[in-house]
Amino acid sequence: MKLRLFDTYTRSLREFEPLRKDYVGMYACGPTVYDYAHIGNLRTYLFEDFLRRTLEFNGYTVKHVVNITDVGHLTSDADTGEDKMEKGARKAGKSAWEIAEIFTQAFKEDIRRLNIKEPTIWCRATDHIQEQIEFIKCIERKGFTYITSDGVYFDTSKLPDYGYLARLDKEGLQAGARVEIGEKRSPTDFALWKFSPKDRKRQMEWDSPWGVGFPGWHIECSAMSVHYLGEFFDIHCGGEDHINVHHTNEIAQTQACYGTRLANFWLHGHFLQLEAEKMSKSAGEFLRLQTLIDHGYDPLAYRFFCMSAHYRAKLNFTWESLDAAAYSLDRLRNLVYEWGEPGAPNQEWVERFRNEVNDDLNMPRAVALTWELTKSDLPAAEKKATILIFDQVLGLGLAEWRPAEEQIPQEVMELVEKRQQARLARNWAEADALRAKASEMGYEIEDTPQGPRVKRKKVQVRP
RNA sequence: GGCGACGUGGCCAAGUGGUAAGGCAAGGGUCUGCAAAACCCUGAUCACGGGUUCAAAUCCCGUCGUCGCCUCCA
Repeated sequence: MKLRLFDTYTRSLREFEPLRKDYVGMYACGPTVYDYAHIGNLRTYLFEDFLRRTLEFNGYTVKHVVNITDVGHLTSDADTGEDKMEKGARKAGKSAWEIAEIFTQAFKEDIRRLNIKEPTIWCRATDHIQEQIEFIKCIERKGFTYITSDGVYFDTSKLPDYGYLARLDKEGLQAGARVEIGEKRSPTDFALWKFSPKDRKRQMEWDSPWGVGFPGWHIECSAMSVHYLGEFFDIHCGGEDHINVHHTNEIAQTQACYGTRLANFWLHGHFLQLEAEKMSKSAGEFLRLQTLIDHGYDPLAYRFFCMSAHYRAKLNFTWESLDAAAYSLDRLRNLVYEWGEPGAPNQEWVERFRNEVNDDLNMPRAVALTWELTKSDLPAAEKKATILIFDQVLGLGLAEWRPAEEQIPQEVMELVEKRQQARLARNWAEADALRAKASEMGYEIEDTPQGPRVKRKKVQVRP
């Protein structure tokens, strides 16, 4: 089956054809680095990783660009409120530049721990101010801007099909508007360049043809994606929350300047739900990947958990379901490890797998097929080689995984030895008491034909 | 208030017209001194009420419930 993807722009499943032979340009909206990423954010980057790996699985070379938003993202999409970076800096007592660096590194570490492939290009908004200014100048030349006392704005009324991506009902928006529009002519108009406040100096500000200030949030993605991928490229993706405002405005900017809708396919990952509610940063406390690790979970258990649902369905996070993912991943790893050295892969199974992932990245079915493979009658070497091919998309690092070689404390080893002696003497009561004691100390003793095996118990301390 | 999505076994979830994938948990079994691990087996008619159809979880209408965007969000 050829790759089919759900394109939000047309609201339909479309067969994927690259614009250039064997090459895919893909832009994924990255983090605003004013705080840590929570596991809901990370779900979206996992979806994008499955997308990229599936494209590569189909033989395409992917140029994957991810931005780092380190300026211009206000605490309100209504073009009011503070810049998130400056606010984060003030809260932390550090400079905005330091904040950006700290959270950029933290984000990259999360990505690495989840086995998400590094983008081909990371690009920071503050490294591309000039490109953004040029882009705004282009929009201005085409007559889509106006200037107010606080910035340069995009005039959405000049674009007849503004909001097509989101199927925005402009009338409805007018009626339901709950925000002050200030000097904006329409609630959907948005800032391209904001002027620095007159009474104080911002940490991040630049000269521009319109005055000292900083770029609006949406312009960075249009400017950088065009810069690295061209005026019309293959795929643009992000979280579902970006459909209404951010991606709608990116398209508006690009249509004004170049007459394109920026990307051929628009893909959106849906939200992780936490106890039936969206996980949000503003709620204060939120779950980070590090939180999961602190509770004894392997980060890849979270990756595996995210494969249990389709990317276009909400996924409900519970500790119980994370446990399920952790246990089953562990079982899968041991199975695959025990298959030994890989032989030649089975092409029929590889094609079945391709059919699943090519059907709009149906990871749940791809995983189900993986379990089916483990139960099949294929020789171990063939299963092993085949599952390692699957793992090019699954990204679980199955080829490298080894059972942990643990240092068992001397005192536990002594218990094991004493228990063996009791067992030889058929003193079962004594043997069971010793096993219980080891268990209290956090170690499990399992008897195998090769003798006793000692493992540390899983640590799981949940909130 | 406007727009949109969803409601499948204990939990997480596939499936969008032809009599319900998978994982975890649970119960039963094989193995074991007993366990553990492993392996085998077992269970849902798809929120509710109508309708369309030879046939519906899958299409239509209504009701209830939950959630998302419109306000920081991936």
